This record gives sequence, C-alpha cells and structure tokens, in this order.
Amino acid sequence: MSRASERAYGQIRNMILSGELSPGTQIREEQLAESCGVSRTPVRDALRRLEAEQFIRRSDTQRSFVADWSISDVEDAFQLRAMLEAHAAKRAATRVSWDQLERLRSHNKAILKSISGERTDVPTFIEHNRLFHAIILEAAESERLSIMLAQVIEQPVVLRTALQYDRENLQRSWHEHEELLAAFTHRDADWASAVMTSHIRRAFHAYAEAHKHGADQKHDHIAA
Amino acid sequence: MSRASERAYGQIRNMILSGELSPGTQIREEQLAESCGVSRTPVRDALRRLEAEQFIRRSDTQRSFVADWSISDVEDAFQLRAMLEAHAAKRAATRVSWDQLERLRSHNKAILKSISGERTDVPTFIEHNRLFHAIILEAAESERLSIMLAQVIEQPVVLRTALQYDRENLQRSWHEHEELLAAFTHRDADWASAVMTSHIRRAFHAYAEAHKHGADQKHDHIAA
DNA sequence: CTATTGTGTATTGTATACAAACAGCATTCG
DNA sequence: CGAATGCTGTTTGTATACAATACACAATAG
Repeated sequence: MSRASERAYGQIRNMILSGELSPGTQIREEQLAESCGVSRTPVRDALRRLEAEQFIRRSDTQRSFVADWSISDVEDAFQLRAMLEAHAAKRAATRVSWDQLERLRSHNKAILKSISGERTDVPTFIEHNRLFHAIILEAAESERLSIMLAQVIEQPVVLRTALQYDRENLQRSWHEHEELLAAFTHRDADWASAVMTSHIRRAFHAYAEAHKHGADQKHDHIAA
Repeated sequence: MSRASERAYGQIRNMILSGELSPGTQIREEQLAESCGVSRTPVRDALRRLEAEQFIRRSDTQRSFVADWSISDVEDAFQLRAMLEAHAAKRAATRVSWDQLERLRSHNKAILKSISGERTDVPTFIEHNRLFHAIILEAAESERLSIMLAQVIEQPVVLRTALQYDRENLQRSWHEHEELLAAFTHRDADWASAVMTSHIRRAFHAYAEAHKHGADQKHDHIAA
C-alpha cells in the first residue's frame, strides 16, 4: 500500500493494540488524520481495513468505535483459530516439503534455546513461534485459509493478552511443536491436526487462567 | 453504507457475478465511476470492500483485476465452507430456539413445495434455501463465524456455478435439511455437524459434475 | 541484437472543499 | 410532564483537482 495510507493503518493499529485508543472510544477521522500527519482520505482507507479486520466497529449511523471484546468473543476467536489451525496442520502434513520441515526444525531449536538460558528470551521465543506457525500455513497451500487465520490471530485480544511467561508453558509449547514435527515427518494428517488442536486449546486456557489472575494484559502474548 | 458507495459496490459486484467483467480484466477506477454515475471516491471504497471479499485482486503495483478462480481455489473454498458450516451446525444444535426451529421447518416446507410441482420453482428454492442456512448461522451465535462464512459463500464461483437442477439433487437437499432438523430437535451437535458436512460436500461434487459436463455457469446455483 | 534508460500517457494516491447526515439540546405542543 | 419537532455544531460522505507512480514503447548504448 502507498505510504500515507500504510502509515495511517499501522499507526492507528498500534494505537489500538497499545491501548492508547481504548475499547469503546469513538474515532474521528479528522483527529486521526492530524495525529498521523496525513489527510482524511488515507485515514478512511485505513479505517475500512481495520473495520474488515474487526479492530473497529461502526454504528448503524456510520460512526466508528474501537471494538470492545467480550470474554465470549475471545473464546469464539480461539475456537475458530483452533479449528482453522488444525485444518492447516492437516493439509500441511501431506504437503510439507523437506525444506519446510528443515525450517520448522530450525525455528523450534531456536525456541528451545530461547527458553533454556538462565532467563527466558521472550521476544525471541515469540518471533520464532510466529515463523513456525507461518511455515505450517505456507505448507497448507490455501491462500483463503491464510487470510482467515490472520483474521482470528491478528486480534487485539489475542495479540495483547495472555501468557504467563512461566517456563512450564513455554516448554510445553516447544514439546507440542516437536510432536507436530513428528506427525509431519510421518505424514500423519490426523495426528498433526489433533496436536494442533490441543496446542491452541492449551493456549486458550493459559490465557483464561492468566486473565483470571489479572495479569498485565499489555505485555502478554499467546504461547501457541 | 451511504447511497453512492453502496450503489457502486452492488453494481460492480453484479458486473463481476454476471460476467460483464470477466476474470482477469483490469479494473480502472475512473471507468467504473462513470458507469456507476458516481465519483472515484465511493468506487474506491467499493473496490476495497470487494478486494477484502476476494472478488478483486491487486497487483504488487496497485492495479486491480477481477479475481480469477482456479479449480483448486474452488475446492479450497468448498472445503473451508464445509468445515465452517459444520461448525455452525454443531454450535446451533445446542443453542437453536423453538422459534428458530419453527422457521427452519417452515422454510424447508416451502422448499419441498417448490420442487413438488409440475415444474420446479428454482428461484423460490434458492431463496428459502438461503434463509434456511442463514437461520442456522444465526443460531450458532458467532458473529465472526458469520463473517467468515460469508467470505466463502459469497464468491463468484460459488454464486455463479454448479447445480444441475435435476429433481434428485434438490430432493436430496430437502432430505438433508430434514435430517438436520432431526439432529437439532435431539440437540445432537455431532449429528448436526456430520449431516452438514455431507450436505456441503455433496453440493461440491454436484458442482464438479456439472462443471465437467460444461453446464452454463451463469444460470447455475449451488443446491446446499 | 539485446539490454537499458528515457519520455509520454494512463492510472492510482492524496488533499481539500463542499454537501449530507447525525447527535444533542432546546422548545413546543399534546 | 413527556413525546415530538426544529435548530445548530459536529462528523462523515462525495466530488474534484492535483501529485506521484507505473506502464508501454521508443531511443540509444553496448
């Protein structure tokens, strides 16, 4: 996308993710235009995109508001994510290439390293975890599935919330990845699908637990 | 949405669905603006929406083209649709209200009537079929699921293609709906899910058959 | 003869001005 | 009182002008 439009998109998205624009806040195009240093036109573009991605809702009368997520919305998103990622894993199992398998192994090695030191290196964990899942999606070879998954993953609640960075959870993640690799190696689609389902559902319950205990949402992240 | 914007959206969408704009055609904003009788601004809005819904693709250099669907894209969409509709049916089974059940029964009665006369009344069939599925989605109570399903159903290939209007296929559809109703009445989520999966997959194969025989795509429709 | 660079045209991106619609509040009428 | 109506500032929608970018094709260098 073009420069101004892209900048507006990223900037508004960050404002929402960081909480600078809190859920329920009404959004005024002109104000955002000013704070992004562009005119209303690219801001409107960005808002349409964010609306499609459910970051923003619009009233019946065209006013925009930062989306507010109820607990059932969150569970809903996780349920869909589990289903879609399991489907991706199933497809990937019979399509994954040797090169992709190598890359998956390498990222999971990096994940292990990031949680093996004296202190866990969370940003590194997150990045390699992201790439691990991205490769599975790539191997699933369904553009539509990719788009849909992005819609349930790139959500404020998912990006901002959950995960106590206790080593046990992170190690379970690593272990589940290893099991996925085994399923892939054996080209066992059902196995891969089952492991992935349980991987995401564990992540959901980790989130629910963390949420219950009132963890700081802004610096949390899903360990899936 | 506002009048001009909405009009442009509907009009462009129809042009794509009717084949007036054929797959692969490059789209020029100004030309569409003229043919819709509005300025480029609402046309751009409409194009963004259609792009999100995969009716339109954009090149790396921001040129828009009418999406071209390969056979594997179609199968892909059907696979996702089967999964999502099955999920909807599963959720609906435990949530559907008495009123919704009544409406489902009534629509399926209308469907039976539309295929029982001397000649089958296809438009009536299609409309009640659409409403039948919409009620299940409504009962599933997941806004996100609704949005996602719309994305795989409201596709050119799905709307424009498939269905030989032979009575056998239509009667099977009616019968599967009856079985869904039975599953709902018994609140049997797994049953509902299984019936729905088979319902959609049959529709896919009906499409594949019709396609193989080179049926006129413009006047066909899925019987699911 | 091929590759590369330059130039003009076509197309999209952005800013801005103006029009339409809405929300909040006061006022009026039942 | 309470509901309906009209006024006014605010916000969004649309049109248009202009800027930036991409594409096609020609010219030129190697």
